[in-house]
Amino acid sequence: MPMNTALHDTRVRFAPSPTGYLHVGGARTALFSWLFARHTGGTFVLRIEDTDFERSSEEMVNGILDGLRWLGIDWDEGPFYQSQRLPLYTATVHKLLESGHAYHCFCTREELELRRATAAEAGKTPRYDGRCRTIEAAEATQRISQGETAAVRFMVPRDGVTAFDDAVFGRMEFANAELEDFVLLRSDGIPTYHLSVVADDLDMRMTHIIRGADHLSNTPKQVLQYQALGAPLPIFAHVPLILGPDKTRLSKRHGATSVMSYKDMGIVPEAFRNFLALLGWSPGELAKQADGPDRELFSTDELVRMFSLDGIAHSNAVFNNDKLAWYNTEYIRAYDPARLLPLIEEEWRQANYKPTRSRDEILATIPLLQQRARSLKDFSSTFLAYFGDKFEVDPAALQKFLSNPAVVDHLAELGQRYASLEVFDEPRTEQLLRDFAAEKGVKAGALINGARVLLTGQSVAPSLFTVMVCLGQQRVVHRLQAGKQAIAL
RNA sequence: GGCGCUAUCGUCUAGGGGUUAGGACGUGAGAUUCUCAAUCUUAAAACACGGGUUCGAUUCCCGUUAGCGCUACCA
Repeated sequence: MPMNTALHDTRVRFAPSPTGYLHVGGARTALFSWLFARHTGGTFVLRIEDTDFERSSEEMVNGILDGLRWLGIDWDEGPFYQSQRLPLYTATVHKLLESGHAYHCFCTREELELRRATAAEAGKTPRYDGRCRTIEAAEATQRISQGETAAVRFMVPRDGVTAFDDAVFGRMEFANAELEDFVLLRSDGIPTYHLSVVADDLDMRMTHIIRGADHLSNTPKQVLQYQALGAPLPIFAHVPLILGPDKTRLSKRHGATSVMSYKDMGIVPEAFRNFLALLGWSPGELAKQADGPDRELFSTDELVRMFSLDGIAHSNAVFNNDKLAWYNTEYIRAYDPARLLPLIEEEWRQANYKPTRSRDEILATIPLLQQRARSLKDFSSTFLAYFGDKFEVDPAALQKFLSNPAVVDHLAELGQRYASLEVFDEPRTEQLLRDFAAEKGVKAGALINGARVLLTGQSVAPSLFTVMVCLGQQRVVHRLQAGKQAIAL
């Protein structure tokens, strides 16, 4: 029976294992959990599941925390570390031992492995046979006191079914006969996941367990423990997995899977969050607009307001980089320049670049560039000509628009004319160029395209005369005139 | 192998016993001409298959197929 909690009393957690960085699947689980907690006005807890000492590390924990912070996911309690809560798990095991729901198992890893292999060869399902069940508690205690090591296993009923209601998949039933007597406590006294997750979720009074669907088949093992402990069940909500383009589970093979690598690619956090939120979840009718297309762009507040467990999809979703890129352009373009600037500055720090223009000039320049930026990376690469005088010229652009020496000469001369222009604004710079083109008998477009390359280093840019005004008279004159030597080199 | 989950355009999805099956990304075509990676217009593109139930199934049920997950003293 699910707990009967008022919605505002919800307690949910994100419980990553620090055996790797924060990957996109984990990030989405965290997002959904966080969205649910915020939507219900409940509590969001962060718990680090570091009971696999071999593979866990402090560094990974920090990476995960950084990833969450970058995404704007904050937590109300924690981070708690399972490695520091060992007494809770042994206490839980003792309860289970005492109530006869668990027993000591003296089988060694080698023995188990051998039996598994034999069973597999015989075409049988490899499953622990429960042979240590019959060892009396007194005998077990004695053997342990004599120095034998033992693991503790849960005693799964031989028959019957274990059932629970999943908030996304509905009623789930598993035959107990399919389950083996799984290990709760390893022979070194360290709990397995199955034990620590139940002990902690109980101790931390979790009301909803939102996690990846890869845990669906494990859930009956946990339900059995809740029942053995006489505890009410939390509500489980399993979230389908994220797949790569080849429809296999997303992994390193598919390229970037770490959340922070998306930051490094110049993705802005809001874009990533919006994208992730709509991967495997849909606001359904809430996205409908009376006229026009369904909405796809949502602020965090809107996401929080609309989020619900029953909008979660039942099937796996393929991670779509193109759509992410689209979100990124939409968000970059919608930013207030003052809010975008710190992100750009961070990008410059990473690239070890220092702009030479003033903050005000830069702020005035950003709106021109936002429309065309695909990532924050553009601001530290193709857009550099707008922020200082050190920039590279795209060879393809050079080839396309400046391969004719006459054009280069004209542009140098045009630079001189601009030097003596009294009022350097858009209409006047354009008028001057068009008059000049007519005078020389060349097409204005040829000069415009050439000038664009000289001024910005690119063949693609905002309207040329807007760029000129943005750059300022001095720079325009200088770059147009410098073209001749630069190209000759 | 066993158990479980899933199946709507290439991808993310809406929908739901009677619909021209809606939107988004991407793709194609056109427009604009000062470039396009911007903008506008426009096109193509889906209910996996087979049985039921029903007057009628893409929708409900069963099966098949396919994909994914679990099947550790990992989490």
